[in-house]
Amino acid sequence: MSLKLKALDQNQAIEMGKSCVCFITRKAARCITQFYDEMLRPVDLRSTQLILLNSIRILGPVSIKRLAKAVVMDRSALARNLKPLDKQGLIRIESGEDLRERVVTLTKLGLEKATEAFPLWEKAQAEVQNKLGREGLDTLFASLSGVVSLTRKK
Amino acid sequence: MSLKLKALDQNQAIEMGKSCVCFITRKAARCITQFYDEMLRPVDLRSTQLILLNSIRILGPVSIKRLAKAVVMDRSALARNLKPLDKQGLIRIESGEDLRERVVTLTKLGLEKATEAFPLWEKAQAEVQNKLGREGLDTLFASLSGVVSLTRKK
DNA sequence: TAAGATTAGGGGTATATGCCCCTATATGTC
DNA sequence: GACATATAGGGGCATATACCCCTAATCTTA
Repeated sequence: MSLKLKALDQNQAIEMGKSCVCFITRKAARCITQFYDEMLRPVDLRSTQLILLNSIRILGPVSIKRLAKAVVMDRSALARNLKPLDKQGLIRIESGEDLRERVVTLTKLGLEKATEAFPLWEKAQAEVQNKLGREGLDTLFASLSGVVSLTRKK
Repeated sequence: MSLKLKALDQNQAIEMGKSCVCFITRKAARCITQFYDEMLRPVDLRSTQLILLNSIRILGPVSIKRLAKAVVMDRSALARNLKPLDKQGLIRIESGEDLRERVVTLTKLGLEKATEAFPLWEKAQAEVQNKLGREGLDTLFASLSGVVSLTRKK
C-alpha cells in the first residue's frame, strides 16, 4: 500500500459491525450450533456430527468427494470430521473399486445413533420454528440458500 | 435407550437434511466466510480477524469478557482468536486496573490494517448486496438476528 | 477483617474448517 | 503400451470454536 489512506473512522467501523453479512452469519451459526448441540447432548453427538451421519444415511455408500460436495464442505475438512465418527464405530471408511476413492457407509451403530438423535433434533427444530414462525423459517431458508448459491462455484 | 425405536428411515433423513436450520446456517457461514476471506486475501486477514479488529476499534480498550459478549462468542475461544492478532502486533493485550481483567486495544499497525481492509470489505459486501438485493439483505439480517436472539441467554 | 461467593481469564481437550502441496491411481492420446 | 493429464485423498499448517476445571482477584457479609 503506497497510498496514504485516511484511517478507518468510528462511523465506518460501526457500519461494518452492523451490516457485515459475514459477521451476522457466523454469529448466527455459532448460536444455533450451540443450541442444537445442547439438545443433542443426551446422545453424545454434536450437530455437525448428526448432519454428517444423516447425509451418509441418505447418500448410502458415498465417496469423500461426493459427500463433501453434498454438504458444501472442503474435502479435507470433511475427511477429518469423519474421523471421530469412524473411531466411535458410527461409520465405516473403505477403499472403493476405484482405488483412489474412499467409500463411506453408515454402520448399524451409526444408524442406531441417528435414530436416537432424531427426536431430539425434531424438538430443537420445533423450538426454532416456534420462535421464528413458519414464515420466518421460510425466508431464513430462502436467504441462506441465496448466500450459499451466491458463492458456489460450479 | 431401553426403548426399541424404529430406525430412521430415508424420508426422515431427507427431511432433516432439507430443513435443518443448523445445517443451512453453518453451510451459509462456511460459504460466506470463504467469500470474504478471498476478498481479504490481499491484506492477509481472515474475515474473522477483521471482524475482531473492527470490534476492538469500536469498543476501544475493552476487556475480553465485554468483547466476547459483543461479538457473541465464547470467552476462551475469543481469547485464543486474539493470539494471532497479538502476535502480528495488530492489537495489544494488557492488564487492566482490575487485575483480573485483560484489556485489549488496537495498535497503530492494527488500525492501518483495518484501514487497508475496509475497501476490500466494502467490495465483498457490495457484491453480496448486489446478488441478494437490498430487501434480501434486510430479511436475511432480520432472520439471523432472530436466530441469535433466540438462543441468547441473559 | 476473615471467610465465602462471585468474577475474569488461562489451559487442557476435542472438534470444525480451509488452503496448499504431495502421492497414488485412473484416463486419454499417440 | 508409454507418457501426459486429470482426479481422489492424505498430511502439514493455521485458525476458529466450545466446554470444563482451575487459579487469582475482587466483592460481600457476618
